[in-house]
Amino acid sequence: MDDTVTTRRDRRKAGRTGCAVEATLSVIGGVWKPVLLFHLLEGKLRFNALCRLTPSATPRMITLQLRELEADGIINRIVYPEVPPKVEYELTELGRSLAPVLLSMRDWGQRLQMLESAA
Amino acid sequence: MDDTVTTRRDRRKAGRTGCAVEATLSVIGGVWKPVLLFHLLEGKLRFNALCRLTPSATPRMITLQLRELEADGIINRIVYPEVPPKVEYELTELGRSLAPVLLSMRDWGQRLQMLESAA
DNA sequence: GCATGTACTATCATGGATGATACTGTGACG
DNA sequence: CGTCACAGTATCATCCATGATAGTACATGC
Repeated sequence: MDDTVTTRRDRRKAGRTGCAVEATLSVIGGVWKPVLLFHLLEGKLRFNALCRLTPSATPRMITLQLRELEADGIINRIVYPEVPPKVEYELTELGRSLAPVLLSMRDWGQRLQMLESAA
Repeated sequence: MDDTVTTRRDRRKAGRTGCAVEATLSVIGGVWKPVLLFHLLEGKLRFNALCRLTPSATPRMITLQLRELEADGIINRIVYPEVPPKVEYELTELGRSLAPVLLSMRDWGQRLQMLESAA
């Protein structure tokens, strides 16, 4: 029928479905990103603090996720040229605008957890 | 040091971080789930209709995601005992309660897309 | 009788995301 | 002098999610 572009993979790479939900997910869709962002909602945090708050993620993963978030303009990475090194992460304005999304996700998750424990 | 449970993997499987955001993500966190749910927000849909609305996902993936959503009580799967087979999917009440989450995600995604095209 | 549509399922293959572990350089602390 | 904390990197291994393809049963249409 069409011998040009047929694989679903191509379609995915070529054009998005146009769904804005997907756009959001492409930014906060990782496994750890929502958690990291959630912690950052309450203020600046240092790298090791984030590590301690997310004990099931490796530092490597946390670094990677933070870098992606930084590249997407969601967080700022502030390096203090001191020794020992000090790096703080904070939400940008764009990042803070995610608050409604994160909060509605938290609210729904809380209701779900309540339903689960009630059952 | 401690010979009980140390790996991050174990920690992840054992107990969640307690973050309600994670609970939400564990339900709608797949790649295709938000898109499928979004289409279903507008009403019942048949399997092939969902396939056509999500051309970059294979039927297999759509089946798997729908089954997971069904298992989580987000959607109902209605089988009409006819031939040719007819199956419809619709949101449950719990599924409909996800609307705020999905809508806030859509809103944020739209703003992001506008920012991107404006830049 | 062959193709088509429906709603899947089965099988195989792959690869990209993740995990575990070890290592870096510097200063401070004991 | 040894060790710790900080903020990561580097390397290797693995495995789970996904992709592609083909097949199922039945009925209708040509």
